[in-house]
Amino acid sequence: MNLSELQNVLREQVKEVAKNNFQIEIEAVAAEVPPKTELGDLAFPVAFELVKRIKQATGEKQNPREIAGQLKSALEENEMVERVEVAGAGYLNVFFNRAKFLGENIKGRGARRNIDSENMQKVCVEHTSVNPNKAAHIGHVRNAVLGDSFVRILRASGKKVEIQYYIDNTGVQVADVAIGFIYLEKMNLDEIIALDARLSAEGKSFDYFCWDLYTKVGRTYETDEDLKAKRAEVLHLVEEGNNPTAVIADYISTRNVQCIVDTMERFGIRYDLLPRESEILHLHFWQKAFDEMKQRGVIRFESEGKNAGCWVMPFEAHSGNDEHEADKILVRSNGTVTYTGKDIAYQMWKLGLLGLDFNYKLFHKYDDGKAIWVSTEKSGDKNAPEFGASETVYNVIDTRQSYPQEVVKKGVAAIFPDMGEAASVHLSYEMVALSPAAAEELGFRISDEDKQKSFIEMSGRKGLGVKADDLLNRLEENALEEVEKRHSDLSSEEKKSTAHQIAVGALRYFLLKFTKNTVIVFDFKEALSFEGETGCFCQYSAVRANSIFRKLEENGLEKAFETIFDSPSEISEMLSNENEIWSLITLTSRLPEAISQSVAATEPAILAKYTFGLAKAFNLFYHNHKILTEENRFKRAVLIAAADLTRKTLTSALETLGIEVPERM
RNA sequence: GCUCCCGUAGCUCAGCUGGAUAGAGCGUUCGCCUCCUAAGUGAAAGGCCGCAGAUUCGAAUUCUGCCGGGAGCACCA
Repeated sequence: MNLSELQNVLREQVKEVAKNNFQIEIEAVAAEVPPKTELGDLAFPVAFELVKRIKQATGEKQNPREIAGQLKSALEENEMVERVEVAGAGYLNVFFNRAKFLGENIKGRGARRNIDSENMQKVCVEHTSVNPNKAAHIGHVRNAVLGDSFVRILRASGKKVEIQYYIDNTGVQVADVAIGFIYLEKMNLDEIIALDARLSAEGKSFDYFCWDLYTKVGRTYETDEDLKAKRAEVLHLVEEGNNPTAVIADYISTRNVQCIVDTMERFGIRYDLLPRESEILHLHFWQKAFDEMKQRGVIRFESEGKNAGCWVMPFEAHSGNDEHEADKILVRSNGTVTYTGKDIAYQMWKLGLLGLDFNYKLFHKYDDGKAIWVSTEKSGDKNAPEFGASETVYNVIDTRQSYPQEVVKKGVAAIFPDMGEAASVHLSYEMVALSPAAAEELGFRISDEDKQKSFIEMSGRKGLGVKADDLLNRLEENALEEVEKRHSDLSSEEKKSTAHQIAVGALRYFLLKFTKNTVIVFDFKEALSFEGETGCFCQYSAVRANSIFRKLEENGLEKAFETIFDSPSEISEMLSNENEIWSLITLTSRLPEAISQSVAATEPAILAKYTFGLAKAFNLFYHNHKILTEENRFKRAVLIAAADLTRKTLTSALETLGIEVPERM
């Protein structure tokens, strides 16, 4: 029996006693963790609730402590429960039988539930969404790390997950870089390809070149009206396809996606499918969605008013005088579809509601053979797996897109009331901004006005941002320096891979410790730190825990387990005086709870905080107890078991955050 | 103007569907390596939880109003 099962059993018992003794039905019995181990392992504030309900029913005011006292004995019947105390104003505090609980945890350890992958429902997480016209910056990495960690969290909670990175390969951003190549660099496709080859020969990357070119185009637009005038024309050509400009744009976007996928792979972030906007257009996804909407009568054609000539989706305005104020235009008066319209069609496809599919071809194979597929207009690969048709779709998109996302969600739900709004989840998060100091450190001149601000938004257009690869390189260099200092005996390959694991851990944890709707004001010192609340701290705890087992004699772990199972009374007595060891053991049992809370709140930071807390608790334990030299055999067994539970739990929690545990560090 | 988010220690942030003495990291000061890795660890100092009201046994948490900061409200993409 694990913690959550035990918790549920006790909840039911509380519910039943409340019903029998007081004729009160409590739908959801709240359970909480007492603030200190001394106060118990689980607390039910149920007496307060009962007092309230009794007062409502009879007008009598009861004492919560007395009520709690009447519930106490029923819970004590459970064999996992050592005793129950009434504490504070009327808390019902449950103390577990420590030896039994430890035994159950050891047994349950490593026992993975057999998951029936055939019948598992599939969910989709779409993240990253970097425009394929430049290198990814740290803000994009926040998106991808949030998305990727959430994927891992969903998988840990038993879901099958499909990961998509939507490629806007026909938008203005790609068109702008195409304009840069064609009109500023005066290059044709062959020359671009040659440049690309030259760059990689020099160890430079195409996405970095595009980063600078994109900035240059943006700057030139400010003074060169002629160039700016090319935009509409180029964009149109790119959207249309089958022309030399579109071929150049396709080369640009494909190469940038390759670079971005490589960058993300360094962070341990992978994808299953890259659906591209060009296919949404050319395979007429919109037309199909449009027909469906017309048929179902959820959109209407406006013949007069300010939206005359447009197809709109009616929305209730939050308030206000004009009832059409919030209507969302999906088709413009010139007949073209808006971004929101395309998004609704794509969302319909993700949920299996469109009745059309992409064709697929192989895009890339990771080192271990795992494939990324990409959508294609032409006949696809017959061996491609099935994509789309997910039960729930999580879109990881920054909070500024909340309104359009709301429109997509409500729009799809309006077309398919059966599916409902719950199927579309906007996993929204705040941006990563730069402190004025960080922007200056990057070599940007900051206006006096901006200097007054607490943060400056990053801008791909201005080229203002910390590039993902640059930051990771810097972290790896710093980590390598530390590894050299500590473990000069390791081979250079081992040192490098350790430094890489530490660097990734540092950055992922840094991005995950903030809750989603907190603006991260990027600060180099903080992001580059390996001390305090960092990924490195968590990794270090796990590494130290593992090193105990390298030195433990063979069979040491098994012997410890035997001792625990064979001598429950001695173990219980010993543990009853060891609150600190005991609290570490109970903390390890709460990982599934942290994961399900993260899912419910779509908030990976909850798991990150849990992981840090566990690492901290282990460090305290490690500091206060000498495991290998402990002479009391019962205590030694418990110390070994606790350390083992911790390293397993910590490793698993970190893996769910996308952070590896190095061999040594 | 309307909508959403934020305001908690010097700084950066946690604080779950209301609960026990409001926490962490950084920074500051003073300690701890004969001992499983000091990327560690102990202690001290540091708080009208933006302000005012309401709800109740109980509010940092819920509601209302206000103040301050940010973002979003296009036939752009």
